[in-house]
Amino acid sequence: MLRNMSLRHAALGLLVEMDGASGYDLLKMFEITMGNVWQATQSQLYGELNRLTADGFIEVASEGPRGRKEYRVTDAGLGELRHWLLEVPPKIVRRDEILLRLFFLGQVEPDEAAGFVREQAAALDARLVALGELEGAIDWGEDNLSFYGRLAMEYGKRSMAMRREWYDWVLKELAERDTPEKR
Amino acid sequence: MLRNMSLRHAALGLLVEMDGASGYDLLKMFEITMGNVWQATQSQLYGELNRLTADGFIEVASEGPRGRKEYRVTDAGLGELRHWLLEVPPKIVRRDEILLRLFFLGQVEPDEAAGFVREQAAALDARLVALGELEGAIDWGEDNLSFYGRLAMEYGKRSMAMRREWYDWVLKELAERDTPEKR
DNA sequence: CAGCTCATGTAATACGTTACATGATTAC
DNA sequence: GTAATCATGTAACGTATTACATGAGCTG
Repeated sequence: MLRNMSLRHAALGLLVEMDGASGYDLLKMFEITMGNVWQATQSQLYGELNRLTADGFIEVASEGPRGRKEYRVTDAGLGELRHWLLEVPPKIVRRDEILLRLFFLGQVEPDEAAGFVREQAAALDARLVALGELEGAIDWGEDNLSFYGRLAMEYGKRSMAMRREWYDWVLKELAERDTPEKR
Repeated sequence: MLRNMSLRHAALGLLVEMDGASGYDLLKMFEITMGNVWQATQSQLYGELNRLTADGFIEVASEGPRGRKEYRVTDAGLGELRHWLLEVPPKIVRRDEILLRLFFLGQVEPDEAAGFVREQAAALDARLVALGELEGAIDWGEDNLSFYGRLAMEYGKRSMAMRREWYDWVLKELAERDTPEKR
């Protein structure tokens, strides 16, 4: 059976880039750097760290105050990360709740459908602002994570801009359908 | 506890648009119409149909050959669909395995990193072709599913085109980083 | 009558979310 | 000394994937 385990490798990769960290540190880093690319909950992460330890991909380098465990990636872990990066084909999962709803908008009144799209556009605008703030808040260095993080950030901006334009195009199409020229 | 249950509503919505169908029909329709928006496996779908029946949102209208069950959406089901469409805020889940890997490309050699991006670009080209074929294979009518399906298709095309351009931009950035002008 | 498609289902496992639980340390 | 933050963990449940199982009906 083929397991994918992206979360596992996300944790492994971040630990490498951070040069070791605790679960708590890792969780915060997750939210800041890749909240827009891969989400993880606290309970998921702590569980995965224990499994990674059991599998020998990371180890507890030292223990701090409040039961804090500072993890460090092992050589086996580095190998596993490299293997995953280059040899495991990424699995493309397409799931978009907004597009899913779009399919069924014929079930509501035309003005309700347009309202739905306008709401999503407004929500997107808010997220665009948040992304801009995030970009300003990060202090971009010369390290790998900053370099590649910036590339991912660019993707996010382009993606949102594209989607914003598409919403406007959809609204235009909806309007045209409700007011056909052939009257 | 808040449950989201998109698959449930995807099935419900498709059943409405199809004006009733069997699980088998539904599965095929799922693949054709929304394979790019929401994926569902056979076992998931059959299970959900039974749960929808138990909850009174759909009912077995008639039984055919080989144990075939023709489902039909009830009034309660229609109400549930409408409710979900307009009153349950869509949950945005961002998970992109390719972008995730991008974050860690600093762990491999520059040429391996560029190779990875080029591979993804090539895979995307193939999917773009497949999407074009799908578009040609569908016979677009005047019904709601065709209308909204066409809007979703347009999103898919724009999204892929955007991503394709971004890949090229990334490759340019990678090349620049490896050959900095300041020598 | 053999092979394909139609048709539905279950079991095992993996992955993800929410809620609960607990306690140490630090800052004021 | 009390409130906020640091820090880790478990339990219950929901959602998704893979594999297995079974058989009826149609097509040549």
